[in-house]
Amino acid sequence: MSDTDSPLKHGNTAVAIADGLRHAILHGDYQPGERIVQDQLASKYGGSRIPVREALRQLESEGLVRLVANTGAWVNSLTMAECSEVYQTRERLEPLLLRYSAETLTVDKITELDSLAHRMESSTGTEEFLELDREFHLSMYRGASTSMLRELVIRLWNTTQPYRRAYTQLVGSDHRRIFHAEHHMMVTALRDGDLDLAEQVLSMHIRRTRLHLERHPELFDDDSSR
Amino acid sequence: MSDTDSPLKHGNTAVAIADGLRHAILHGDYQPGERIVQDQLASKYGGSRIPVREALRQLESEGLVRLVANTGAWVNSLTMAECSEVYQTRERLEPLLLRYSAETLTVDKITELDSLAHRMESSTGTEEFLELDREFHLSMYRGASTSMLRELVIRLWNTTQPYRRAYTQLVGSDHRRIFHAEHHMMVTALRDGDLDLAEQVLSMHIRRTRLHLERHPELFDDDSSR
DNA sequence: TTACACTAGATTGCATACAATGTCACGAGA
DNA sequence: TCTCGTGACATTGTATGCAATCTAGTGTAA
Repeated sequence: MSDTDSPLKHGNTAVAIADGLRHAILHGDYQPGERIVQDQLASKYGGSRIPVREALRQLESEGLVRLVANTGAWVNSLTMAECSEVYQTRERLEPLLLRYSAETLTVDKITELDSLAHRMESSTGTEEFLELDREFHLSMYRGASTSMLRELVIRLWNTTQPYRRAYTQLVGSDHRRIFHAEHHMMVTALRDGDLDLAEQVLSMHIRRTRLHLERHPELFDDDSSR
Repeated sequence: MSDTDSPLKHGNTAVAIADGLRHAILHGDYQPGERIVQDQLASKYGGSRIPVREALRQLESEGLVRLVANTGAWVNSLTMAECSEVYQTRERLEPLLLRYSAETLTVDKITELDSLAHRMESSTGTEEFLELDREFHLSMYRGASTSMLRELVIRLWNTTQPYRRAYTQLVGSDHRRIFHAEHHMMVTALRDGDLDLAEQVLSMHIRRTRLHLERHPELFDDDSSR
């Protein structure tokens, strides 16, 4: 959306469409299960359907879009079991990624994390909360010299984003309090240089969120609808 | 695999090309770093470049191909650090996947695993060894009712396949002996229903292989070549 | 009413053609 | 010799047009 609408050099249309559509899906402009029509996307981006189709293939591989031959494309939706699976995967991977990035976390960066955690506590709207939560986690990982793991974790965040949004809107203040406490515990552990503790808290944090999500099957697709 | 060479109905060209190219890369028909020309692939599959481009986008997302706009496509190659990263990721994910699939591992399936482990011990050629090793692991996971995790693990196997091939050709018999012993330990743990032990052995097994790979930097791309 | 065939319209899949870009060899000038 | 254009060629990027397929609606018969 808010693209700078750059000159868009020859050879970047498919990437631009993929980026734009990904952003739109994550922002909630499309709902899970919503149909995506190639022609509409093409005219939206002022191109033909060729780069649109390439972008859709890419987003399919990322798990954001579901393609059916000769039939169409839909924003992917998850069952509760699938969402739970993503969270269990995150439980195992994010601590590893944190380990990769920890050595690059300077005092300044940890202070920024602390500031994010505090801003999140005083945040009001759902979108602001989601944005700050994502930024808190991803900025922890930003220094990691990994080539694939960070991108992989971001994909896991992306595919579950709509459910995090729906869940955030109905979560009570008790859970929120623990949620914030865990963030502060991670900051403290990182400040103390206690990486093992930071890993454990991070894993618990994701696990607890998963267990709460699993109490809300109404947020998810029914298994039978496939 | 074993394509039935079906009539290739309208709407499946891109998928067929992606499958074929993936298989060719994994089989070693292309080397890491080798150039992929769209026109050549198109005529090989009897189509135009349009579905070829879609297939390349997909394989790029899978980490098998590297695309540069206006310039071309190459079979992706890994540095040692990147390969090591994939193995560390597998160390964390495969035990989880095994946990998912363990409850579907019947006595019959465990016997098949045992048979695979024995056939691997008496295997001679590199390709046979690679094939059996892959089949041993993936058949452990086959019963998992996961929607994403198994595909993810397969991607991790795929991106590192050429390096496993190169490594296999120069590994000594000592390491091979431990390698087989670990496989047998996993079979035994599964037979005993000791899932915790099976997870631990699996994690160690991957870890040990990683540490051995890291002793052979000559197998990998130089960092500077990017 | 229900099940089924059939048609019209919408949408996707892909081959062709041309435009944009990159590559590489060659030659001129320093 | 080295550096920097310069042009021809190879290759990639995408708009267009048409074929294949699916969907929804209608009508017919059981």
